[in-house]
Amino acid sequence: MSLRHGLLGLLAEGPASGYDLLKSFELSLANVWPATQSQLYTELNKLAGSGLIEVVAEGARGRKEYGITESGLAELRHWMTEVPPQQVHRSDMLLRVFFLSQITGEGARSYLRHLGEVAAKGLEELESMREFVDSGTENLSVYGRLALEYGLRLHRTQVEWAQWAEEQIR
Amino acid sequence: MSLRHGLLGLLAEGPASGYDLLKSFELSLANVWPATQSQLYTELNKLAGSGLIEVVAEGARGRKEYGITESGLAELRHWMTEVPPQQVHRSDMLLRVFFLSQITGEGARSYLRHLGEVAAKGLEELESMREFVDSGTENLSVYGRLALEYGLRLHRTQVEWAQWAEEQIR
DNA sequence: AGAGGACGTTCTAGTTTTGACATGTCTACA
DNA sequence: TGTAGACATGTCAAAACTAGAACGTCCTCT
Repeated sequence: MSLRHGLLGLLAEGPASGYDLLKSFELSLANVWPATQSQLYTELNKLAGSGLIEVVAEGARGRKEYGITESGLAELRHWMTEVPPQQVHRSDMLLRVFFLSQITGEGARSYLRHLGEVAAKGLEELESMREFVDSGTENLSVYGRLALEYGLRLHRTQVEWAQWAEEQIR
Repeated sequence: MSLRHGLLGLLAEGPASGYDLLKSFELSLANVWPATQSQLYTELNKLAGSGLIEVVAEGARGRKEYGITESGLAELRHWMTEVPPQQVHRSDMLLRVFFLSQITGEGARSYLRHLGEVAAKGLEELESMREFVDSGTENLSVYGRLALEYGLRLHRTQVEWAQWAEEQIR
């Protein structure tokens, strides 16, 4: 449901082709709203069909550049301000925690240790991303930084929790 | 993909009917892996079809009690130990943060404030859940507590982040 | 006795997501 | 000149998820 709003949000910052948008989804939005190529092109056609975006230029290799329309902007703002964000998130990582009694204590500790390590690695990646963003000429919006900071804090929390949880199983 | 493992995990703790399992999903697993009733019954039939679970008793009102089979247990353990947990989680809440520049500064602050409030409310609920669990005769497994603690820490992180983020927009 | 509510399952119709296949163009460089 | 690799879009089948209707049974309370 929110893929369409992701596209609208990106197009609100300027015209882009499906290919460009795919890049954005793979880079900046990868950790927030992953999307596949087929899904993206399908959605672009739907959005164009309902007049929320329109082709503003055509380039080489069949490239179609889309721009957001007035009604697209209206829809985006409506979604931003009126639609309540989803509260619940599925997490197979946590689901496994519920069933940890099904494997041995050592298996459980090993699982939690692994979760901590993965989170620590993710944390490092985000930190290097922040360094890049801070130092670079490329300027991510203020708001992108907010999201990045959320990721940093979330990962730190997970690292600490995993360590704590592993200690609990003794 | 993990609904099946959620069901296997619950059935590993003892036989239950679809109705019972639905209750478990609504109560303990609601924050980790929400599932609807239709999805659940469909999956139970599929699981029975592939021999991972079986009907162990039939009760009144067409009640069918399922039990996990040996191959079901094997599948559960395989999933627990061999299948890497999913890293990325979609979050329309964070997606909106990326596009906050599309609304006014006051709108953005109000959105972040709202996120903080919602998280604070969720935190309270989890805290009362913990009290209930700690004091009650009902004993949630050690592992359920670990998951609960994760929720608590996550919510606290989100409350703090939302406050910090709101201050950033000045 | 009757009614409301909990118990219990099945089915349908739609949307979203995944993963893969198919197809073609342009550019740089060996 | 040829070819690898980036650019660029389209389509399809299957799985997962959502939302709700439909149906019938058993128990408890008035």
